[in-house]
Amino acid sequence: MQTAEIFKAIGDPTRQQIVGMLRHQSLGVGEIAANFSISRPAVAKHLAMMRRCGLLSMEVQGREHIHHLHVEKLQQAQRWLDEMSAFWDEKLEALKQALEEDND
Amino acid sequence: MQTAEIFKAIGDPTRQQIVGMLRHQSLGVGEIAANFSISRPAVAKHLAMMRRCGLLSMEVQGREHIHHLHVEKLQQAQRWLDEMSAFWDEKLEALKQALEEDND
DNA sequence: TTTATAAGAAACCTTTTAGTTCCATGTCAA
DNA sequence: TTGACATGGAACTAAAAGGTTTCTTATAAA
Repeated sequence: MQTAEIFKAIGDPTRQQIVGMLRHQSLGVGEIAANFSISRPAVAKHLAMMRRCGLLSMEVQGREHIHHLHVEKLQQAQRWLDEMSAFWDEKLEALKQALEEDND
Repeated sequence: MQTAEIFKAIGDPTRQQIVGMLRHQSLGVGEIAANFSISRPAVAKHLAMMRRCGLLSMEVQGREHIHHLHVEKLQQAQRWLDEMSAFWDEKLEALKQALEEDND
């Protein structure tokens, strides 16, 4: 599965916060790091791993390295979750149907 | 965020497979471990951590320890992803609207 | 009541992760 | 062209993760 690395990427509170920050605006490394108590290099490492799995991409703009969130990757993760719970949705749907028919 | 541990749990290929296996039937530790090349205690450790975050629950049935998947937890994870991509869905919707109006 | 099965638990090892500090490099601005 | 800023990179450390093997315990079945 390819989704494992994406889940791993968002399976850490710091990185979850980074996703939250980049969801509206793209930001430079320093701007992102400013929101955390850990050092800038530590944040840079998180960004690097998030780039490696395609969740983020980087654009060099002068001396700033702007990071963009790739929502498609989040949607890819969502599809995996959909598959895994699909069976249960069917079950629940069937249950609902059965109950409705009972009421007839 | 509470979802981080859930994402972490499904952020590993072995554990993803376990979720896939338990989605239809609940199984004992040995039955689960039989599908992997790693040792049974290794699988048991994965199960333990998946239980810790509420993704799995255990039911002792004689000498077997049956594991059940908790789909609610997957749905909780889905809601986080929904939130994080909601902004973009709005953007895309707006774009779609704009394009449609262009065609008028 | 002995034997086989299902599993937990402990002890241990190796690799990865998450963090640090310090230094080098490229770019903007005075 | 000198200084300040924004980063990357290397070297190091501590803790967590993911495995292993061996031993113990509870249950089922012969």
